[in-house]
Amino acid sequence: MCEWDERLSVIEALMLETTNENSPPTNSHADILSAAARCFKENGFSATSIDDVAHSLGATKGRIYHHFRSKTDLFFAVYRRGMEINFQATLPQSKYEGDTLTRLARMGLTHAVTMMAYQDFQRVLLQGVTMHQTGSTTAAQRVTLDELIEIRNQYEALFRTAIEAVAKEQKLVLTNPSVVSKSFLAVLNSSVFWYTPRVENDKQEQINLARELVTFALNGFGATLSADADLFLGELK
Amino acid sequence: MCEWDERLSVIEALMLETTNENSPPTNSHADILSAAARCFKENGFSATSIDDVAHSLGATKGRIYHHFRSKTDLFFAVYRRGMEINFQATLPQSKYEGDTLTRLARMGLTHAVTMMAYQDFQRVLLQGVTMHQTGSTTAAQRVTLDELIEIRNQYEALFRTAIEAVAKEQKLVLTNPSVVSKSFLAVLNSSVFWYTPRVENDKQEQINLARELVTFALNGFGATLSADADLFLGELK
DNA sequence: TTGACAACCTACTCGGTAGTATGTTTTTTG
DNA sequence: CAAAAAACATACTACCGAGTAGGTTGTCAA
Repeated sequence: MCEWDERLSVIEALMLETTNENSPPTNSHADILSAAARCFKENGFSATSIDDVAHSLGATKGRIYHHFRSKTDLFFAVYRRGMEINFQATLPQSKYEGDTLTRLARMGLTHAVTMMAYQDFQRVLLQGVTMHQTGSTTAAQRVTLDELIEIRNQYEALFRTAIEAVAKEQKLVLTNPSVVSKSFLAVLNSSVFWYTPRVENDKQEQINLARELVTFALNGFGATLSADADLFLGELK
Repeated sequence: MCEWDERLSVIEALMLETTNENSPPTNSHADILSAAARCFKENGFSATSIDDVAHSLGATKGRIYHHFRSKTDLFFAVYRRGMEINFQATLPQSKYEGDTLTRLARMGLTHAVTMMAYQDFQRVLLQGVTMHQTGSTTAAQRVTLDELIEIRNQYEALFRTAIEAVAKEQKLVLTNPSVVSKSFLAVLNSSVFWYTPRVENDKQEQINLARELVTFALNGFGATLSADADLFLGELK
């Protein structure tokens, strides 16, 4: 039994993960998450067996069930980790103190690059969304899933807020802010469906694509990529 | 055994489906497809059992295995049907003889509405795409799946062609036409992730949403919804 | 040195499910 | 109307995979 439940806000949990060094409940835990993410990405949740995950680690079931109560719990943990990755990347940009347009662009660029750099986890996030729309196991787990989706909604709200700030500043009329932010993220997220890295982690290619996606997404509601935002591309390494 | 393989082009197969009345190999066949689409949508491919589908029809396995060789075959048939629906809706608009912008807008609006009206099948199409990115059963079935994805690519090409025609006519520079068309469709397709009809088949609501999505998608690469295209909204019933 | 506990592995159970083999009923056809 | 074929249903098999129970190995603290 190694459960270290904490009922923190998303952001607090994130910061704890980032800064604190008490975090690793052994890194075997993290290894399992990565392996599981890879398996779930490749075969989907229900087509992935615990034995698959164990085998990809050169281990057996026992190792996994020692850390996670059930297959569903493992999936949720991967989902949570995926959201942590996203928050960790984007949250700092959402606090950028400058014009609203640059702030949004920085968020979008960061998010888009993260999408491509952590495909395994991002695909799991997608599966979580569709799983939420459907019937997903027991009532107890449904509560957990609702909580996870709520985290995702908070993440999306980050973008919606930033978009509305831009719209206000630039006097743009958003007939339907909800649809606009959904569309905005749909564009940035679309890479999971068609992007696979040519070589192992081609950072520059990802940055170029991110720029094009963000340009499209900004144009979508009448904004354009600022020069400042373009400078930010250099910072993305 | 009732297989009526025909190696026709997508369009020919579609037209045959549309116009010809020899089509129904009994409509029990179509009933199974609908039920399967509903089940696959609700639980995903591998979490759906053949018994589930049969039960939702008030029947048993026998009925399904009489029409389909395997569960995978059934899935592929649903996928194919989904693509037929899309082609049947959009293909006529792609032949619209008018300015290129209105043509693209008509295609987009039709596609967006179809997405919302046939959610079951559209979700299966999504699953097919992700299934294609991963390992999907035997080599024999992989051939079939490749073929199905090829049909999907043809469908996307319809939009890409229309987009490039607009760009050419309006002297817009598309830095990366492929990414633009991917983004364009990503916006129109996004509704599967968040739209569920309030009341049974609220046509007007779907039309309104479609209009907003198409507006966003057009703006994405520098175009705008034409007045002619807006008139077309009336034709969508 | 010895307990105690974490971190696994092994070997099992057992429910669910794809697929099949074989009936039974209805429809079509000659 | 008879025979054949289509359109199902029933009753299996065989296997896979989630979860468990209990054993084994290492580590660390007193």
